[in-house]
Amino acid sequence: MSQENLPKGYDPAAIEQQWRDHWEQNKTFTPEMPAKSASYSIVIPPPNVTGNLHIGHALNLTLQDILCRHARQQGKTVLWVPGYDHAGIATQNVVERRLAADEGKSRDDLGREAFLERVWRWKEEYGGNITRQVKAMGCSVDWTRERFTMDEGLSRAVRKVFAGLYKQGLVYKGDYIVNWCTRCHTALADDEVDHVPQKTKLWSFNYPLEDGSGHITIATVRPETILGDVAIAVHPEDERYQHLVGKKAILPILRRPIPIIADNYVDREFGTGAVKITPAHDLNDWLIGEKHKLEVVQVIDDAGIMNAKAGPFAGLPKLEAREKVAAEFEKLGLLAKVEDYENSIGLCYRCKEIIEPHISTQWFVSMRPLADKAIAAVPSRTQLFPDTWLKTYYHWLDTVRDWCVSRQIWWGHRIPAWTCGNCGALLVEEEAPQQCDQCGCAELQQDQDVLDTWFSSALWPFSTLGWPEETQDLKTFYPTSVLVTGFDILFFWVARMMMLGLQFMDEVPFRHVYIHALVRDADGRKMSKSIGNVIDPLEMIGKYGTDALRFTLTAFAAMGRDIRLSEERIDGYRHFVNKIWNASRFALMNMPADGQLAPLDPGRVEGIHHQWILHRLEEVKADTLKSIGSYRFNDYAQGLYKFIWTELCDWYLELIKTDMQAGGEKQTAAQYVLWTVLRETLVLLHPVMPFVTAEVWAALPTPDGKPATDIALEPFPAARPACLKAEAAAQMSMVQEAIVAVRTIRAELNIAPALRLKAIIKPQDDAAACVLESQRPVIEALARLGELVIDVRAAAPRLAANQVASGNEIIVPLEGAVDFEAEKARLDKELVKLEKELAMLEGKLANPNYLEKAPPHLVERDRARVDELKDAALKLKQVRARFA
RNA sequence: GGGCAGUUAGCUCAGCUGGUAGAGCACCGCCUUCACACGGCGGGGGCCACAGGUUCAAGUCCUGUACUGCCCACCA
Repeated sequence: MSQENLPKGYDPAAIEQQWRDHWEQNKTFTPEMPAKSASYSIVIPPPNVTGNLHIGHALNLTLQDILCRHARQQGKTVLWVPGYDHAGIATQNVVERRLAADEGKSRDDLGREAFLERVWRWKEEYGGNITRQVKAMGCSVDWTRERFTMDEGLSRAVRKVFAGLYKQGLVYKGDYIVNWCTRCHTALADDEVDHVPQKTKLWSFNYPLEDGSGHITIATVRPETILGDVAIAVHPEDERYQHLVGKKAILPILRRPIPIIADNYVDREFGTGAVKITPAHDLNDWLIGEKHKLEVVQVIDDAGIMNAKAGPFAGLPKLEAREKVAAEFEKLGLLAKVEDYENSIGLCYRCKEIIEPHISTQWFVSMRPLADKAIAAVPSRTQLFPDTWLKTYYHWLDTVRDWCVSRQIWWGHRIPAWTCGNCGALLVEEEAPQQCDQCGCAELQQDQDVLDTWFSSALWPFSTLGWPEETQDLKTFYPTSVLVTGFDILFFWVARMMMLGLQFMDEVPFRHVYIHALVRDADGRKMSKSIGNVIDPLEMIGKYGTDALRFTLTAFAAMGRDIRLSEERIDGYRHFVNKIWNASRFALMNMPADGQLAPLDPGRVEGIHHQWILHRLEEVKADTLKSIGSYRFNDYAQGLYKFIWTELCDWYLELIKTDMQAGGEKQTAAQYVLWTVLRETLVLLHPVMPFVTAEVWAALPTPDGKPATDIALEPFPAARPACLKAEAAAQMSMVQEAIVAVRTIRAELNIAPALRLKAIIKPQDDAAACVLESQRPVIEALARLGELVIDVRAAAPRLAANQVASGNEIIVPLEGAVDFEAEKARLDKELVKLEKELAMLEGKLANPNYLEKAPPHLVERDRARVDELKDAALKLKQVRARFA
């Protein structure tokens, strides 16, 4: 881009693509190794390979990118590792559905090998999708280190960890009642089950007692499981039933005698206080069954169909059986009552099928020892931001149950366990064993199951850095600096990374965890395809540009609070991008024609407007460091927004227009200061708005006249203490107030903006007069004056509009057809305002306790303000009197 | 049932260690002023959910109440 032909409106599309390509081709974000400076690293939360980028990713990626680009500016050796996740069930479902739709085949028709080949093929074809979307966001990841949870290195890490845990005694195989998805045909972890409320019925049935002495009534929402009942439980201290404990009841329909047992799990208040026990189909019943050594009778198979043990109902889907069993009870006259009832039901988080508790043999990871380590490491070694999540984190780890890690699907890391076909020995090894270590035979059969997707994700912070090899990356970048993630996967992922990182690296996986909000729609609802309120980041990028999207998300990313996003907001911040663009155009138009700036020491520049903006720049630099350093992203974005729009553009650019026209030294000084401020501001803004800043940066003259550098490699601007000039800043704001006073008078009295007014400023003292005088051309230009008198002894004309600003009296003589009534009203309004504040302050100062106990400087400040207000009020009253 | 947030201008939200409130959008008026109408200038608008308490002083700290949202939990 050359500086002559910057177009008037900013057009993101072409410019962004150019920079994406530039950064990727130049490997700009591949860190130099071995690292010559402190390291800073982040691993990307790997998006699903099947996935599309949603707005939550966009937020997540933007915040990480800000941190990485900022760390680079601070001279750190930065690595941001990109990658994606194989997403076991999700991906398998996608490919299965496609297979069914295109060829009418199931995965079983193909067989394991052929099906997996299809999944890989699918992944090659569509896996790049998510990568392209990450690239669109402008993420400064190192593409040369892109990883996939199923690639060879990571797969090896998975096997090594699994075998390692086994050898440490932390992995075991056992029968357990698990959450079973009858559609995905696999076990699910507790976390993978969504609970939703449902309206159903609560049936109460009578079970006759074996000795014919009556019946006992139980309540259930699942009559079909009655066929698997093995006991009835009551509370041990429940007088109603104590005499029945030890007796037997007859399970109707199947006419099986079942014992009545006592267990304090039973809630006496609920229903009849007697509960049927079906260990095969309910978690609690399973636990009670274990305790009381009850038989397990499974009546529903792994597809959700009643099996042979269900007697007359065999072959029916469970929901049909439910109705039929209830009807049968009614026919037998054993239905006590039916009520409407609401409870919650578990759904598969992938396919939304109802979860069926199901007994099967699964692999488990013992969580207790791992969880204890993860608890101990927080917050001393890993800090959470915001720390309101601490309790949640601890609570989950305190109550965590063993992790069921086996899944009965095909796509994923196959469990590295082998059973000997000869002696039945179980071998768990990192690499496939050649022969049984017990009997030496070679008939080894590998376990059919694969591991939970989250198992490989749990290793992500070290597996992506090359573990188990002792790579330079691992040494340099582990532990990572920060993990940026949404709270929705705090348990799924963060806690498990903590556990396995500590177990295998002896070190936490990250020093900080920044937990960001959820992005919701404008009405606070979760975005979902079914509601149709999804904001697609790619569509937004196309419409408004990536910088606008990123800035919007950042500006609303207040810690610990959800973001309500609407398209109008993104559009709003697009205006800001355009504003920056146009301010930059102005700057470029005003740079010296040859691009050679006369060097200047910013600390010694004359002119309070320059001193003021340089002073503010220093403050903004410090604020930026503080905001990003403490993860206050909204402060970071909004601080820059305010500085750029209201200070740099609305004031400073206007202030220097007279300098630019004046030529000579005034012009060269203005050029240099503008150039300095704009350049440094661009660097501050770059982490959140990489594209527009890169483009403008490249167009600006360079200090040495050489071709422009890449702003992505530019260090954070060093502090310039010599530019901190609070006094100049205060003087400047006095001048601004004088200008605003004239403008207010003009607007409120409906004086045409084009009319060159006469104004008289009566400064409060000689010092003020001197400052105002030095800014005469600026005041005349910005207040649009034809004539300006600055005089401490000035006498106001009889009829004049009047305003007091910073102790200076601003007088606009009213001539011609000016609305005197409007001026009177304006003065009254002004007076009311003054007197209100005065009353408040005087009340405060009348309080002896305040005078005695408040810090003296505050009392002083209030007294000074009272004097100022009194003075202003007096002046206004005098003017007001003339109108009366 | 337990836990955690939130309740500030019409809307969406800032307000960190206490000194009687800010932004963006929306709204009203004026303006095609030579970077920008994706703009400029000016303006209106809030007893900071409610009730107590601590304090010279509370949106800001403490207690309680009421709603809203989220997370966790085995009540059949």
